[in-house]
Amino acid sequence: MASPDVMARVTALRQEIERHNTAYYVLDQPLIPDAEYDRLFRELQALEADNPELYTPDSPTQRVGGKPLDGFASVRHAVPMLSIHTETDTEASGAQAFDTQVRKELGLREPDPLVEYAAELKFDGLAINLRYEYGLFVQAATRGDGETGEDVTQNIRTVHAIPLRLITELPPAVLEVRGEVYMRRDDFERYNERQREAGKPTLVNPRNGAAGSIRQLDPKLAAQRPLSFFVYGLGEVVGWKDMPATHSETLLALERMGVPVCGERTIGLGAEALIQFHDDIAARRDQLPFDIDGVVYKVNRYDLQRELGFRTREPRWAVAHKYPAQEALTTVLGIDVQVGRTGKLTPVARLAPVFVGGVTVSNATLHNQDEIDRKDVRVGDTVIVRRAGDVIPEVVASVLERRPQPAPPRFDILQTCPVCPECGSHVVRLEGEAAARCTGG
DNA sequence: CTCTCAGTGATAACGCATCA
DNA sequence: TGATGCGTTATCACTGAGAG
Repeated sequence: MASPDVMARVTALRQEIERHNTAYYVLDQPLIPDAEYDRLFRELQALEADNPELYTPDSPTQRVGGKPLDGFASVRHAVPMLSIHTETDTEASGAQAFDTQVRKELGLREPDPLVEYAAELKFDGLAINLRYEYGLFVQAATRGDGETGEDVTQNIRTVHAIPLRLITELPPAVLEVRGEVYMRRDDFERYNERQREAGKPTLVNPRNGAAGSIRQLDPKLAAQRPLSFFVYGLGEVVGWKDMPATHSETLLALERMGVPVCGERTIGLGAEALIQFHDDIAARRDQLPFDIDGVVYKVNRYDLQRELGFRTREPRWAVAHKYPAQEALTTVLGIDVQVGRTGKLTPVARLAPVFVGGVTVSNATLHNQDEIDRKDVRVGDTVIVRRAGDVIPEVVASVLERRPQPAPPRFDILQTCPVCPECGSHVVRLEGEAAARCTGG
C-alpha cells in the first residue's frame, strides 16, 4: 500500500498536470515550459508504476494509449445523434428563410418580439458523443447512422483537449456532450512535415486525417495525431442540477467544466444578427486556425426548441449555412456515360486530377448542368471544378474557355529540305515568324 | 496491391400531404 | 385530378484504415 505522502503527491501531480493540459490545449495559454511539464508527467508515471493500486482511469497518464483493439464495439446512442439541415444556397437569404420558418412554426406575427438565436461555426471534422458519469469520462462514440455508433473511447482518451474529469462540485449522474473532433491547420501542417522528414505517408486534408485517426485500432498511433475538440451540444442528461435553459448558457457552463468551446460564436435577435455573423465569419474564414464547413444557427431557448421539435432526422430549430464551394481549373480528358440503377444515364467528365479544397478531383458528373451546357462540355475543354464541403459529391464542371482548335498555320514553302530530300520535308517560313524552319525537324 | 468498410454529404426517385 | 412541396430511402463519390 502506498504511503499517504505518495498518495497525496500523486493526487497533486494529477491536478497540476490537468491544469496545464487545460491551459495548453483548451485555452492555448501554456503556464510552464514543455520540459517542466514533461518532468511532472514522468514523475507521475514513475509513482503510478511503483504503486499500481493508485491507478485511476482519469489519470493524465492514461492518455498515452493502451492496447490495440480487435475492432470497434457498437454503441447505441441514448439520444439519437441527428444531423442538421444544410442550406446549400449561398445567399444571406438562408438566415432569412430560417427565421421566417421558425416564426411561422412558433405562430409569431409581425408585432411579436424577435427570436433569440445562437450562431456558431460548423466545424469540418468528425462528430463524437462524449459520455460523462458523475463527472468522469466513461465513453466516446462516433455518430454512425445516428442510432448506433462505434466505441472509440480508447482513441478519444488520447485527445488532450478532452477532459477526463469535469471540473464541477456537483457532477450530473449522466452528461453527454457532443462535439467535433478536428485537426487544426497548423497541427496538420506540422504533423505532415514530421511525416515527410521521416519518409512516412502524409495526410491529404485535416478532416479525413481527424476521421482516420479516430478509426485507428491502435490508440498509440491515434495518440500521435494532433487532434482537438469543440463541443456544440448535449446528448443524454440525467440529474444536472441548475441545468441552463438556453443553448448559449449551456456552452458557458460546459466551458467552466473544462470542455473546450469555440470562442467564435454569438447570440442575437432575428435574422439580422445571423446574417451579420455569417458575413463576419465569411470574411475571416481563411484566417481561422481550422477548417469550417460554414456556420450554424440555433434557436437559443430550449423550451422553444422543444416546441419546434424535429423532422425525421433533423431538428427544426437549427440550420447549417454553408459557404460557397472552392473552385479550381482543370481539363476534360474524356466523357463517359454512367448508367444509374433506374437506367438513368448520367454523363461523367474524366478530368485531369486537380487538388481543390483538400481532395483530388478526377471525375465530375455533368448531370446538374443545363442541357445546353452539358452538350457544350467537350474533351479538351478547360473547366471549373467546384467542390462543396469536404467531399466531392457531384462536382459541377462548367465551360470556362474552349481550347482553340489548332488552326493550320499559314506558311510559305521556300525550298525542299536540303538535308533530307527523300523525306519530303520542306524549309518553310511560318506566318509571323522571322526565321525559316524545316518541317522535318 | 486490391478489396472492404466507415465516415462524410449530395441527388434521384418515390411516397405522402396539401391545394387549386 | 393534377401540380407542388416536403420527407424518406437508395445510391453514388471520395478518403483513410485495415485485412488478406
